[in-house]
Amino acid sequence: MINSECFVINHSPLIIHHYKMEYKPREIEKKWKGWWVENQVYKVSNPDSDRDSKPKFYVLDMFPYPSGSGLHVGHPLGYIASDIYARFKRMKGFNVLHPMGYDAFGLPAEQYAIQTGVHPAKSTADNIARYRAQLDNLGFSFDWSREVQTSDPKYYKWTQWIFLQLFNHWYDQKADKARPIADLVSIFEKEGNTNVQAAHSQDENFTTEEWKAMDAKAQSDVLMNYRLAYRKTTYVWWCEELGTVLANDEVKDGFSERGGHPVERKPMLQWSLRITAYAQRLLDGLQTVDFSEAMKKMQGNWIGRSEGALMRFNLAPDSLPPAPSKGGGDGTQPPSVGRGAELPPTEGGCVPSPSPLGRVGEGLSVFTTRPDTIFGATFMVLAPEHDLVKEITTPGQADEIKKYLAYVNTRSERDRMSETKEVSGAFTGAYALNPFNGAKIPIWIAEYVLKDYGTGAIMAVPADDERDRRFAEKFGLEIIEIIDKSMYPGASIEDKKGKMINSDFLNGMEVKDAIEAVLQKIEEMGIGKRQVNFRLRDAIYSRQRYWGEPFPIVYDEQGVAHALPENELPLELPELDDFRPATGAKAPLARATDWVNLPNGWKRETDTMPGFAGSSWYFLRYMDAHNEEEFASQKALNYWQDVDLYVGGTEHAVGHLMYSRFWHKFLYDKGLVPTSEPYKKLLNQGMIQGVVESMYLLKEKKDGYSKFVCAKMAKKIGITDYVNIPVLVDYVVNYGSPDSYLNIDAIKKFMDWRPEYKDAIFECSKGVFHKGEFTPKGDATDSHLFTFSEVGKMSKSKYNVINPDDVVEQYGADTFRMYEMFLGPIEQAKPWDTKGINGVAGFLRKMWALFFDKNGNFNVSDAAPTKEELKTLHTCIKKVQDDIERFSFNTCVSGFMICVNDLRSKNCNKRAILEPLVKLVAPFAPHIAEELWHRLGHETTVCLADYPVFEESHLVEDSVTYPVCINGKKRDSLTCPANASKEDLEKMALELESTQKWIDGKTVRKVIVVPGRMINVVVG
RNA sequence: GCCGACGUGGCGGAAUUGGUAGACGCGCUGGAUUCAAAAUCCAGUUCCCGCAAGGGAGUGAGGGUUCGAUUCCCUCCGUCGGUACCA
Repeated sequence: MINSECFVINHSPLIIHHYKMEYKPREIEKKWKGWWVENQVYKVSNPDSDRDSKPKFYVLDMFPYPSGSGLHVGHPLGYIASDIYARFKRMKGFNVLHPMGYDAFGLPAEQYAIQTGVHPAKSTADNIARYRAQLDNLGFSFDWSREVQTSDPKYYKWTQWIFLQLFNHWYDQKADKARPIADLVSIFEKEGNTNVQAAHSQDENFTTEEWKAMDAKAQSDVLMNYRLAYRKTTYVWWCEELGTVLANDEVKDGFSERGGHPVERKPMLQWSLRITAYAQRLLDGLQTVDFSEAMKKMQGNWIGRSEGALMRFNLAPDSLPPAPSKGGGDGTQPPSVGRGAELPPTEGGCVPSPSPLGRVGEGLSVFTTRPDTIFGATFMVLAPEHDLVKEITTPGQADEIKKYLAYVNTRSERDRMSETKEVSGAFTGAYALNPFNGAKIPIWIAEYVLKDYGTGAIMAVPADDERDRRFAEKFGLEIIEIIDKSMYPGASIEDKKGKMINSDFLNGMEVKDAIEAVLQKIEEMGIGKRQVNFRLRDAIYSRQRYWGEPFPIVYDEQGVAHALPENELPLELPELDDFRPATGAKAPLARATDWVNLPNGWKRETDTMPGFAGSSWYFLRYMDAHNEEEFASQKALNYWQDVDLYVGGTEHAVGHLMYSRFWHKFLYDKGLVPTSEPYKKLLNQGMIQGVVESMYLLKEKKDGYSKFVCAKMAKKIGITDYVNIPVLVDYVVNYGSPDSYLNIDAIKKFMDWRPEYKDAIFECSKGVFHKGEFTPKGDATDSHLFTFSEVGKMSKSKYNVINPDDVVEQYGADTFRMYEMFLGPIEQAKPWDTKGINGVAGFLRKMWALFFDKNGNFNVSDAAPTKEELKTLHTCIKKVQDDIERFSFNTCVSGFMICVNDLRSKNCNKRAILEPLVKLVAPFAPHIAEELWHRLGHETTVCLADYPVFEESHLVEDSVTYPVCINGKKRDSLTCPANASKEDLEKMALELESTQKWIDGKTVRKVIVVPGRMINVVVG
């Protein structure tokens, strides 16, 4: 290579010029990537003193999970955007933190280990190496010296540490913050728990004496009900296939989000995080952050706040079972103390399992958002699993209830979710009493009431609730109209509008007023209280897996959980060679008996933490990634504060984002972080989809051969007889278009790729291909087997994954980066398509060519720029910097194109113009910019050069061209001095020949002149 | 069902506060260069009528506000995303 260059330099001037002039991204990019690393261009320091002048800016990408299939072209979209933004801010004089790392614990590596025996640590390391190479290939400006990996014990030491902090805290609702558990113990010692307002799952009240009388185990059990990280038997989603429990947000429509395996509801003893304690603050915080409306809505819905009332209904005496011999409890719990008719001090929604309000003597409690409709409550409905069901069912109805419960038992979660139209239920025989008028209200049970929400029981108001109405109609229950909506035509049944009727003291009130009135009355009478309910559930935190953070928890002989002392952190994962689940829903760690069983007879927790553990705080670690004393120093935390720009996909809306906001607020309560929200601005990049091409394969073999039929023929015959077989998109001619097809050549490639179809028949309207021979129909010469193309996820299983490395190999990283930005608005989903990439590649070549003369020599002039050239440059500066600030990267690229086209037509090669242009381009195409920058004579990096300063004066024109419109439609234009008065403009516009033509025979009614914009003549 | 986003040429998309609709790029057409092709360069390219000058229509559909609407309001249709017996 070097020799041949010498040769051409000596002997062939023509090729010399070619060599010098040609833009060769491969060479340039390799050179500068190396140079940047050598010179540590992207390394960021934490300032040594407060005097350090640069303001900070933190640009963060969402943590990637390094999957085995590597990056595809969709992944870098957000990274490119954030990289451009980070580079831009650096040049604007900010100290920019722009780190990257890996969410390295996770299920796929473990499943791979089960299949292949390769240790997850090994496969994860391999995948990370591959990711790193792919990322490096794109020229990102990450400070890799701050890299973190969640599976690194130096990192998860602090994940464990934060978990212990959660374990050692409870949520004080009066102070509205987390407090040490020791504070709670001293409160219990002084006054028991009756006055404690906490987020908790403690059913029983106790006094000082009772607390002191408890043994260690009992006290520990009580404290568990208050801890922010707690262990409790609750109904959880169990996934048999994955051998683990999952959190709510990891389950969709009855299937696991990862892998799509069925899940079931099961009561199990699990660790959970009391995120519900923070429900209100998580909701309120949304108003202080710059997230998209859609994102805020999604999180808001997930939290699901509703205001209403908790109301207690007495049971009709005749529906009480005879002589309650059980003494007010079911025998497993102590009798309730000092409660009487009083309601427990629970803030609702924080109780993950059915609430304790299930004993007969206490009546029946319901949560309702419409207490005003009480006079229309003609029946009550309990969830089939409600504790009270077996106690109140009358002998006469016992059979029916039994039958219904049996039916409910046969129904999976999936059934219950899919069939929501069909109502079902059964009558218990018991009645509740309306506290206002003493009316007897029959109590039913039905599937549509969920045990998990509110109290697991509702008062049904068929007149004002769609579901209740359906139920009442089906079972012939009474419907009492209670709201006159006649003055609100178009109001739906559940709108909170109208005047109360048939409602005693509420009659004549507007709904809004009635709600307030009845709430006051309820509180006066002591039969209920205002209550806020949340849909948000506590987060299940245990996973029965190997590849995750071990819990720093040990159990004594009584099963009491003890935190490991801090100096024993990190608790490292033991080595294991069998990663399959142990028997009895036990995690694989249970096999490591030496590790589990401690010399003193205590045992370690064998579950591990979920994926969201490590990713809930990683952005803090980047601020001080190698600190061994703290998760990050206060100094670093106070300097970097929070993430200014967070870029990632919407798929993390309710998982990662909610959990990390929760952890952050907890750390904020502890005074460990300076801000109450971790992310100031969130930018969601849209998914880049792939084209999925498939063929129609006849379900039944024909004469013993598989048979593929052209998509158009298959549709005519009826596609139900066929299955879709995906085809590697590369083989398909015109893939992604309606005219996507396979010719003979493509069919051969397909057969090589899928040998099981080498004897298959391929039929289309042009002919039949079988065993290497094409039998044409008519005079056709080639096959035209239409394939079915659709837009879908880019994934291995669809054979449509495009590796960015391949695109970079062909066009270079700079072109790839700019092209991804040029595809369209960053937030929009779009299918990958290389149709336009040549345009972007051509642009970079044209820009490059500006710096060279006809003979191919680098040639930049020091002549003074013209007014026009300065205008071109400053138009570009303004456009690009404004558009970067509003994350409109696609229009930046077109701004560059306009600028370069313009300079080309002006034959401009002036340093005063080209040098600022190089700086403008640098965030987008850093390699070519660095090359040109150095050719311009600089020795330091363009990445840290000062951003060009926009000057308005260069855009000021002496004259302005106005569009002249007649009745709003442009008919002509008028160029006149920029300082022309409104009157002059009006006069000139009316004098135009074309205007005269249009107003001929009509009257000019009005002339509108918008200075600098347009002129409109209204005629009629 | 509910919530949210979106709907603009053959295609990706632009129009930032209500002010020239279609920037920029792809594709396509014609031309230059070439033995030829690729590459490159130049010109054209919303649709309809017209040789042209010119005219008409036009931002999913229909209506409204306005001198003027892709932009604001109402109704409807379609696509995508979220969510679902949440009391």
